[in-house]
Amino acid sequence: MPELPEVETVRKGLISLVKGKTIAKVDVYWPRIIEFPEIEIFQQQLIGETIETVDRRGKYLIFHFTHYEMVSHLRMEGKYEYFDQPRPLDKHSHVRFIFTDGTELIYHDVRKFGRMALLKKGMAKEYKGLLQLGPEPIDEDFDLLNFKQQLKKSSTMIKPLLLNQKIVAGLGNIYVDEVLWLAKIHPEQPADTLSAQTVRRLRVAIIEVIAKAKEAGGTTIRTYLNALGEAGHFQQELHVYGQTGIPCSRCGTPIIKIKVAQRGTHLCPHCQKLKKV
DNA sequence: AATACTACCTGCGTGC
DNA sequence: TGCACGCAGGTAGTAT
Repeated sequence: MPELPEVETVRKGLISLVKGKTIAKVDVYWPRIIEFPEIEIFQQQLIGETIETVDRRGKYLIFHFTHYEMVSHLRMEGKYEYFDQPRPLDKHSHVRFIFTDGTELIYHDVRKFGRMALLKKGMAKEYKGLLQLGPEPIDEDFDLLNFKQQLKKSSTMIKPLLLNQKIVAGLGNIYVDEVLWLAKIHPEQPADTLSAQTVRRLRVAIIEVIAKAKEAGGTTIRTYLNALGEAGHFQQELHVYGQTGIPCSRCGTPIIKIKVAQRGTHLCPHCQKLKKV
């Protein structure tokens, strides 16, 4: 499900529901979800561990336990669900954390793309996926000069470049489309052809869209009872994503959908013109 | 080194 | 109804 705002909403849900709980047992039903260590070690090491807090970096969740840290990525459809008492598992429940008080946290993932990795305390920051992440899309971390330089170095289309997490962390298919609409940039515009002024506008758009979506609790596309982070309402503020055929809120031209780097891409053909350089 | 394509999975809607 | 196909909020591995 998640891009940065949704993962942040899940993080808050986890803090409010499972912070301070101690693990009694871990069940794993789809082994590939656990990247490392081996399943038995993963299960063994977590027994008796207490959840001290849950952090986020980009789209990754970082669970801080007493002696370990767990990096968790939800990829396309991963969800955490919390239950007060044991209940029958459905076919898409792949990992179950049972706490000493009888409550449980279930990792649910229809497409099984999500991953978890357990590392020793203090070692999560060495996890490969976290090492290659760009800055958080907030004013304090996201440096304009550096952003400009990175874009100048690449002739790749701006959309796939923003999706790769290395220049800035946390954007996915929904928010990239929204950001490019707000900044009036065509998704296929080569990064190194953006003017200094456009890059400045793009940076502000990224910060603004992510901040607003975080405030709204993310975008909810499918509703799932009990799933943490499914209460968002940013879908009411989308201008292009999923709005094919609907008039652009700025100019009235119908929003179109095209394919860019194999991803469905929404844009206003009037506001977002490809600029020849 | 940077870039593009594919694999990883399941379910749903569409068109024949 | 059945079936093939394309599509879905993402990333890692592989080939060029």
